[in-house]
Amino acid sequence: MLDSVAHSTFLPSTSFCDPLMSWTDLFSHEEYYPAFEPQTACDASWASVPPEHWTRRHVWEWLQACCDQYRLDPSCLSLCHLNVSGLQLCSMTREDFLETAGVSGEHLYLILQSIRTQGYSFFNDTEETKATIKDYTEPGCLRASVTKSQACPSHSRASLQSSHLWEFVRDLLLCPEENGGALEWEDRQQGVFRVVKSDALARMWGRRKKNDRMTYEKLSRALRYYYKTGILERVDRRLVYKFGRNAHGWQEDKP
DNA sequence: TTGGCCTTTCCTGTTT
DNA sequence: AAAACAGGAAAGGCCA
Repeated sequence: MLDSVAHSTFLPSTSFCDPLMSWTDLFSHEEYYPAFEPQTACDASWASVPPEHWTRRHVWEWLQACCDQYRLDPSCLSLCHLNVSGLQLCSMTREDFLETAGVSGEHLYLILQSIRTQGYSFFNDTEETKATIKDYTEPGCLRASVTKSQACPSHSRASLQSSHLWEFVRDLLLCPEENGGALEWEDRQQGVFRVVKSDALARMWGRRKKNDRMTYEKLSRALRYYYKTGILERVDRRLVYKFGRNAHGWQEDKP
C-alpha cells in the first residue's frame, strides 16, 4: 500500500529530499522544507484539530512534537514518505509506519492511535505515553533511540530551534555534524569556542530566524550583549567566545 | 494595551 | 585595506 500511495499521492515531488535526511538537516535547508499553504488563523495548531483533518503542515508539526517529546530519532524517519495530509496519515497501517520510519514508526503509530482514541491529553502526559509505548515495543529499541538523543542532545530539531542565539550556538557546538564546521570548541572544559565560518554561522542563524538579511556583524552585536548578562565572557581574540557563569547546558558533565 | 526581554539594525570609532 | 570588535541608540517582534 505504502509504495503505491507514498510514491504517488503522498509525494508530489519525491526527489525533493533525501529519505534518509535527518530532521534537523531537513529543517535547516529551506530548499527542502515543504512549501506549505499559507497558514490561516484557524490553522493554528495540530493539537486543536482532529488528526483526520490535519493539513500536511499539521502532520509535519506533529512529527516534530513527537520527536521532541518522546526522543524519537528523526534520522530514522523517511520524511518524504510522511509528507502527507492527516487523512492519509490516519489511513496508514502499523506496517506502513514501520516501513516508513522503522522503530520510530512503531512509536508514531501508537501515539497517533492513542490521540485518535484518547484525545490530546494522552499526548501531553509524557510519562503515561512513554509507559504505554514501552508496553508495546521491544525495550532495546526505545533505549537505542534515547541513547542516541542523549549522546547528541541537539539532534532533535527542538534544540536547534532554541529561541535564544546563545542556545542556538551552544547546540551547534554540541552537535558538530549539524554545524557544517561553522563553530568548533577551542577549550571544551572552559567553554571557549571559535567561530570558524562567520558567514555560514550568520546564514544558519538567519535561516533559523527566517531573516535572510542576517550578517555576522549583526549576529556578533547580539553576542556582545551577552557579555552584560554573563551568558558569554569576553575573550580578547578574534572570533573566539567563552560561555559565562549564566550559560548552562554546554558542560559535558552538567545539565 | 503595555512593559520587558531579546534581538536586529545602523552607526561611529578602534583594533588586528 | 579589510575584517572584526566595541558599544550606543533606537526600533522590531514576541510574550505574559
